[in-house]
Amino acid sequence: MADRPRRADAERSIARILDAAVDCLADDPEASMAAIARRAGVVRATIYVHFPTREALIDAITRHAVEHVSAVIAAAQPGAGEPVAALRRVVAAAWRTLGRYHALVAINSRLPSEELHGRHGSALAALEPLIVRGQAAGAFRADVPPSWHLAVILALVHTASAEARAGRIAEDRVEDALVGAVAGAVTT
Amino acid sequence: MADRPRRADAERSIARILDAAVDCLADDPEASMAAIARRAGVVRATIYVHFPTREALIDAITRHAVEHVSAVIAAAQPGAGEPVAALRRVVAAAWRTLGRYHALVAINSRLPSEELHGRHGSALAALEPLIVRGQAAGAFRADVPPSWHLAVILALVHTASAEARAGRIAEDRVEDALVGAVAGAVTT
DNA sequence: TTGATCTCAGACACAGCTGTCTGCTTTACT
DNA sequence: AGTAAAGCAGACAGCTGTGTCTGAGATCAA
Repeated sequence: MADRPRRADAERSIARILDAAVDCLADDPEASMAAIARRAGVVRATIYVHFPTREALIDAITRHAVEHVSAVIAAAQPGAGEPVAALRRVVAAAWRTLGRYHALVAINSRLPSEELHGRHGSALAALEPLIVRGQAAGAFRADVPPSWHLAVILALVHTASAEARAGRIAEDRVEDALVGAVAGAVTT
Repeated sequence: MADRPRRADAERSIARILDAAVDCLADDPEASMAAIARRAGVVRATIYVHFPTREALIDAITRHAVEHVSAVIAAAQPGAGEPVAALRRVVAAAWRTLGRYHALVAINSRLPSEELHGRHGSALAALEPLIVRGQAAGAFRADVPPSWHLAVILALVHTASAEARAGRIAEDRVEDALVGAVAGAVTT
């Protein structure tokens, strides 16, 4: 990442490009490099200076997003306290952050499949111990694999993001609705 | 649809094209007309004989799918019996059918937004009375709009489809997992 | 069997996107 | 103030996909 020293304006450009890419791809997973460049206020060639291919760019934002979300999850201490309470706390904490990266899943989910599931896995992996713990404690359904619960949680977060984005649910109700749905879907 | 009388082989071609389109787009929402033609065992030009544009084709399969699913939902009698039991019954009935059309949502969800939500709406509309009924009876959460519950149900069905497709959950466990998750997510 | 309908095979123009390259100007570091 | 790094503008080739068209052959229907 920090290979060689970059000039300040280069650093700035990269940041703007990454930001624009996340925003553009949230609207349309097929957004072109031209569209991304336009939103970043940069010329298309500039993107190619920093990212050799489109794939490399998507790679970079995916990596960045996963790190970000993983950190947020870890900060919410999934290992502390009673499982259901911990789950509610962690989901609530992750919700706003994850919403921003909503589209990345759509992009990546149509890749060689497992290769990318591994990446999001690294974010979900931060959550898995909590799921296992909850199943062992009898708080979460144990007749399904942990991956099922993780998929359900991810799907519900995305649903919350989409519904809020579409204005079909009040902003101040989303977190409650999401946390409640997750808790209900996962518990026995 | 049945504008003018078509020859039997034309009817056959159309059916094969629609089938192939659903299958192809399930694998990749961006599947090309060439890919669809190939799977249909038909030459690309033949598709254009029956469907003027790619959009018209997607339109046709979407319409077809929505009708199909709506019929299945209606056949499961969402109006009969206790809300939670009715929901379990309806979701179980719709699950296999809906799974096949999994990808159509992905395609359509990136359209002018509300225009398409209206289409799936027509399938979900068959479900809405049940949701409202359950909320009034105190069985379902009433602090969120019915559209929230509908979105959650749709998302969970898609999750089930994806997890089953990826082999992360046993085929004979999916229905149970889905129905349980839906019931838990929606009830108070 | 005959005529209308349909499919096939293959070409075509057109558009959009990707990735590369050029020369020129602006901006940051020391 | 001078040098190196970065951005801009605009062009380019190559590929892929869409939609159209043709002419020849196969298939259905009356």
